[in-house]
Amino acid sequence: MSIYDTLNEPQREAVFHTDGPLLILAGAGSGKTRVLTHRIAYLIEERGVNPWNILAITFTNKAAGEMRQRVDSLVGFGSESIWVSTFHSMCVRILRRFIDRLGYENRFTIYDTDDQKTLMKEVCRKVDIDTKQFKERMLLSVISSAKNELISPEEFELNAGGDFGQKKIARAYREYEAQLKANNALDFDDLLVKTVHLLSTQPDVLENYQERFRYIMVDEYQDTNTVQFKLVSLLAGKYRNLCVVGDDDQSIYKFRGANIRNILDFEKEFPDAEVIKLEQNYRSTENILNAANSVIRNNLGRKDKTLWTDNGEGEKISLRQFDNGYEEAEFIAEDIRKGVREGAAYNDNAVLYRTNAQSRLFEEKFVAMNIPYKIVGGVNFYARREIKDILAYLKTVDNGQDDLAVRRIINVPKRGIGLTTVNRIQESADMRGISFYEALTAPDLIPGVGRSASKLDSFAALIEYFRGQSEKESLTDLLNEIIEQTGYIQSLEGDDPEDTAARIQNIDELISKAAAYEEDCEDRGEQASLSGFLEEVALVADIDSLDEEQDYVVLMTLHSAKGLEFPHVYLAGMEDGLFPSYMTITGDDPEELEEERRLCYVGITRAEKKLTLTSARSRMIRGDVQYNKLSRFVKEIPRDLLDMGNSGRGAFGRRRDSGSSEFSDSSGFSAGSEKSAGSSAGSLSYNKLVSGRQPFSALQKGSQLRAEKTDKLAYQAGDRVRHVKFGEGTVLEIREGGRDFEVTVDFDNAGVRKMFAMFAKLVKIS
DNA sequence: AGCTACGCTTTTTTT
DNA sequence: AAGCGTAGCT
Repeated sequence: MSIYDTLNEPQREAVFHTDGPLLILAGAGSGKTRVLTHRIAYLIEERGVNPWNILAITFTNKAAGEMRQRVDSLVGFGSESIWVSTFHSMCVRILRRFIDRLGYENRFTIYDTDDQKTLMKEVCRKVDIDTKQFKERMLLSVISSAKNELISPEEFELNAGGDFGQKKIARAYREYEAQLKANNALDFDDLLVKTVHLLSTQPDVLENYQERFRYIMVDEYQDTNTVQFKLVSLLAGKYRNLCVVGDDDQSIYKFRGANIRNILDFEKEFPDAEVIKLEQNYRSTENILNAANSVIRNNLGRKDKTLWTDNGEGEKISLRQFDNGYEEAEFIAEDIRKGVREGAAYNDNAVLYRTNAQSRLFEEKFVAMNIPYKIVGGVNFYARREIKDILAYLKTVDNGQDDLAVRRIINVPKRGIGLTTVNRIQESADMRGISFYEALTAPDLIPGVGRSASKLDSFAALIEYFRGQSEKESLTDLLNEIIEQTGYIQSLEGDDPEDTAARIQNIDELISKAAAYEEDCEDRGEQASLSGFLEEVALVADIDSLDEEQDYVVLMTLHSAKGLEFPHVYLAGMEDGLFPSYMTITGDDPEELEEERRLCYVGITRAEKKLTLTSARSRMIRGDVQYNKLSRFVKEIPRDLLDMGNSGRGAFGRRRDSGSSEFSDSSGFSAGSEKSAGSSAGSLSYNKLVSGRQPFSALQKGSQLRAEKTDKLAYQAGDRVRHVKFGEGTVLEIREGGRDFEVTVDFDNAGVRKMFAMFAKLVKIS
């Protein structure tokens, strides 16, 4: 009896095939993570491979953490010396050590999308590009694609030939690279490109890593791009023990350079590669799987796979259509609440959508109905203004070379240093070939600053003071001091009192993240450093913060949902024009529609037990109302797999009456519309939406649902209670919340959980 | 010289 | 619905 007995035949084959190239085609839910973790365990335990020699590359930090944990519990020791990381963090680690060989300083900074855009704006000014004609975003995306294909600015210029536009872009590309270098900064793509560059020009470095990584595994291989492929090929070039896992049906990142060909070309690059297919799905019911299969079948040019399960038929897939997005959100919120009442946990549910903008309606409804939720994605935490401001201070203190960071904060909070002065400093810095910060420390040498000189002096003094402090005190102390000394909070209050509270909260969160980082370093016996923290912060994805232990409904885009699973999945906004998106329908590239279809496939296969599809006939998009038909993807699902609600007609036909009976709790919505321009109570009618726009703020502020709160509970702290799903437990605490009692219960089998009394339906026992 | 109010474009997805 | 750039104001 061994841990490998629990695997099925192909899984075991994949685990035992340790030497030489291996391609695992793993369908959704076919247990690929199990295979990878068992494979690592097998390498260590049975083949005596030193954990030190194993590299596993995952898509997100979260996945990396989970994999390490699971290997840990299988092997029990040594897993900490396995390299489990994302492509990007692996590259950062390598570059921190060796990038000086490429003429960069090892303490480079990493630019996020925002920084890139700011820099590109600069570039366009410099090389005289009209940003009306060539949008920064467009330039950046062209450059990004070039980088992903390992095309240098020089090559790009050659390829441009006589094409005026292309030549202009080439010019921008070259200047952009020069500026990055001048700022000692790398963008996301550079992390990969520079690493490949490093490995292909420095034989000793390559040798070093080839020796170290004798066994390499790559997860989500279908989403790798050309640079990543090159990188992996280089690393595995010597021992050729490369195992990649992927599913061509789940390739959804073409827009950022992912190349399905990497899967197909794998057998070309490694002709002796073994190919193993995992086709048994352990996650979903038959109905869900059949729906997924019948959708994906419409794609041409895919590797043939037949996913099957013996999980049983399961429930039908629910399809519900609504007149507008508000009703859709209301239904989902009500449905989740109903499920929780019947014993489900909030975190059994996930709401998935195509675009981040859709999250708002759900958020409002969930707040109003007191449903705990977590939105993944949207504006990245680290992209928020206040966070970027504070981080810019840290960057400036750490390394004055990052001109963008310095320019960002030189007048935040306001110090009376305006644009003209900033431009003069920059000009002078450019002329003298020094950094912005360096220039501003000697204002007398800059022509024209005259009166601002004293302000610059005091700004430089402030930064120097922080630098002194950063030597002496901890990161968190430094953060607090920066906030204190600059009066940042006060300036927020002056700016927009409306969301000051939220911003302060974010800053507090940043401080606790810094504290966590320091603790982490201490645990590992490393020295906590400012640059270490900045680096960690630069590479976190939103999904990394998702915590399965917490009981909340998760809301996110379909892209973010890849790799996750939930008992009950809601796919919202199943409308042509939204999903598949308008661009792909009208565009003439059938490949793009296929990518959307794969996205749909990913969404469907996230569901374990129950799948609910919803759509709205009209929807507010960027200010005005749009009318959409039911998504073509829904029509690709056989009708006998669908349950279309008690209104029989509807789903495929014309629209139903507005409102719906089974969830006619006219709650939040009517409260909101009463406040709006004289609309009648009750659910918003179809016509109403057409004639006027829905006053968003009124809805938000006026629609707080008054849930009937019981004034007394039948139990108190210390009592034994029973929950439908979690079983028996002891009440730890009862807190009087705004709308309901918040009860904390220590369940014998389900651990400590916080819940609202109204939904928990706890029964006192004994 | 710096700040503020108004009008104009915009994202589909992200490490 | 919100962020950015421009022009006009202090």
